[in-house]
Amino acid sequence: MKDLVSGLVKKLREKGLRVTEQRRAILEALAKSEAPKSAEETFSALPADTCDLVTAYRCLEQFEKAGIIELGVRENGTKVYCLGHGHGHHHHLTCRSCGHTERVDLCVGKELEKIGVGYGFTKITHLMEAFGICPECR
Amino acid sequence: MKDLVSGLVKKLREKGLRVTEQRRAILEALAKSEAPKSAEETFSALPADTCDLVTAYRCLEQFEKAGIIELGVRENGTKVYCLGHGHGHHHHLTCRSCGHTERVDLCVGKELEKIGVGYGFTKITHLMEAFGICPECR
DNA sequence: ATGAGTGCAAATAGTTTGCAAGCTG
DNA sequence: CAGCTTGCAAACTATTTGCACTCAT
Repeated sequence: MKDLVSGLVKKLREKGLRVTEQRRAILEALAKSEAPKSAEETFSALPADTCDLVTAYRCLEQFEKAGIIELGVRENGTKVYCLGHGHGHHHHLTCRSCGHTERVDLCVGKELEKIGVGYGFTKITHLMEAFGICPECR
Repeated sequence: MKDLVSGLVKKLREKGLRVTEQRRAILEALAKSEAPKSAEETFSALPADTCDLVTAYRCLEQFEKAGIIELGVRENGTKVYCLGHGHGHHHHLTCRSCGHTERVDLCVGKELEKIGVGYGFTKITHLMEAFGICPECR
């Protein structure tokens, strides 16, 4: 896990972003969490007074733009972020009731890319999230 | 198109929802539009003074819960709605710059369902949206 | 006639922005 | 020491809620 964070920190530097205590803490919070987290959730997962909520928003946005973390969306539209966990791109299946999350390795990026190129689109990205009710919440 | 709307109206009745001038107008607006629309966009596509913006929000939410229209999400988290167009479930590729939309028939619903059931999840739904830059906006 | 649906006003939630001060490279 | 980052306050946007009135069934 430590290695995971230092790898991310290195990526920060490569992208010309500065490494601060706050940013490191945010990356650590994401690294510890299995499930993708919204900005607010990431913020509350931080040790008290690590940084301001606004900083969490700003850092997450920057990390995402720099390709260091991935962006997802909840069923209700809130943005969530997660690491690729070194296993690269993946998706999630989230319980609508308790928020429990399972990882889903199914991905259609390649297919979408092909279709998109067919329409003349470039810089294609995608969002995919699955939702359901988990066994415990039945 | 006329048929499309009357079919939807029938569905409304089946679900025990009442048919009003406003609701019909909202369904017509969606039927006319190729691309998925947010509540605000749907509202502005309506003839002037058809209804209040709040009503658009409320109707769209109800329609979605009743399974009459489908819910999607933009890259920035805003919710968008669209009809199944009688062709059932489908997805979209949206230009980040101009909003132009192409329909994508690729779908992973079945696969996700299988994976979800494997984890013991029920009532599985999914969101999938692709984004890119369209030929005109290059 | 009864309760679903609507409009208006006001409240919220989540997120973004402006600016002065602080810290990284 | 230049300029990226941060904190605080305030602004904003998209969406939701309360309530009295209206209309579809």
